[in-house]
Amino acid sequence: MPKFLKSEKVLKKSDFALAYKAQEKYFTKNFFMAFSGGDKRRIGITVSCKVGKAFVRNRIKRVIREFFRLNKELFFIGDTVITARTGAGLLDNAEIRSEIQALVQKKR
RNA sequence: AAGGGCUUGGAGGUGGCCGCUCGGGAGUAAAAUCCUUAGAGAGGAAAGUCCGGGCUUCAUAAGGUUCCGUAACGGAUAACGUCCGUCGUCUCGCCUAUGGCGGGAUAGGAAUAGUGCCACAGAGACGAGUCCUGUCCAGAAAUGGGCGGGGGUGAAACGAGGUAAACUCUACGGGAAGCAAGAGCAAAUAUGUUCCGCAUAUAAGGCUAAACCUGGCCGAUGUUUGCACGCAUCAUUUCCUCAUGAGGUGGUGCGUUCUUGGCGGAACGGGUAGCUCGCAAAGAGCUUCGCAGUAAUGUGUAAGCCAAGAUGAAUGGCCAUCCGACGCUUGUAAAGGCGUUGAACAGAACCCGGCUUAUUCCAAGCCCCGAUAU
RNA sequence: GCAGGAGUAGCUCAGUGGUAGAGCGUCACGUUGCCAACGUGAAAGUCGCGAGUUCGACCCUCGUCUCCUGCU
Repeated sequence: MPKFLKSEKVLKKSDFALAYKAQEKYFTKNFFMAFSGGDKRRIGITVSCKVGKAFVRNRIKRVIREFFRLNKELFFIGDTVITARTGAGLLDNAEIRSEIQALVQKKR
């Protein structure tokens, strides 16, 4: 039973900035992913208010967190930051999941 | 019945698997982490931030002039720009029609304090004047003046005109900031640069919170070294001059100026930006009933109900089934089968009372309309 | 959480309550062998939206939507 602990989240603003400065970035139509190294497998999610209203943003974050929890082995050790782009609010949950999967597999 | 208006309630149920936050237990210096059979976990608008409060802090918040807000009357309320009632005005419908009844709307003080504005049209827009006409007076006439009447224009035509969501006047009200309030702990860096001030109730500077003035208030509770000068005092056995003391000299203290340091402040620059409390069960709480009131609402030895608390931010995902809705379909019918779907608007962020805006479906009640459908 | 500002032609902006404007751009015509430049002319506006006040609203008032900015 995979858990999702607080230590697996990217929380500090400086860590987010570090990821954005790193060279490894991957794009799909509605998301992009930045990756910076580290000794832990952590994920951070960014959804700006341009994506949608608050309940839309919450849904996107929940779905991505759930996907991370169930598919941890797809992610590499280090800080992964996933940002939703403007169109992401229009997707339903299954579409978000498939697109995130495609995004993560691009890194391989 | 349809239609219109208003009010209230609900927002799928049950079960399974996985997960999140709080709470509980274990663990730890504190965390991390683990367990949790039982417990709690978004809204009517959580939204906009348009009003009003609670709460917290502030150098007490005074007077004046501006400024801002409110505006029929009465009531409710912790308070309000909210709510209730009554009156007035506007508007729609009906009728037994100069009126009555019903629905809807209403920022609804003052135009007899003063100022401004009133395009076009019109003779003329509040100053005055004269387009047509009657009559009187002056004049030879043209014409001029007085008084009265009229059509037309226009929202309004001389009438104490209209306009105050124009200035204004009147009455009443207005301390400010906001949980990023505020309290505690920890961490971090540079006693950095420039400038101003250093005292007996004051400076530099700041506050008095929309602005200005007056007044008031807050603001360092004081000092190291060195040099120079002045004053006081001590020593003079030891150095010098005169001689029972004075001067020089030396020590100590004080004062003044300057330098450095310190303290207070302004601007710039550098660093940190974590944790705990505030803050989570209970109060201006809600419902029912009784009583008071037309009502808003108040009230009670009455009865019952109530437990979210995150902080890169929890409240979720998948499945089954029941229920509801919709579609297709079998069937004469009753009744089935299959599929889709759980809706719209939308996510607590210190807490309440309102307002406004967004919005789907179901349920219940009340009012209006009164046979236009069957 | 608090505070402030903007919305007018495709773009950038003017606009005392009384007929909505300028520059750039667009289109047409002229000029040229053709283009640019130049000249002449034209089109293009629910003044973000909805109410109200007024005889009359881009302008005043209220509500609302969108965008932008600042504050420890």
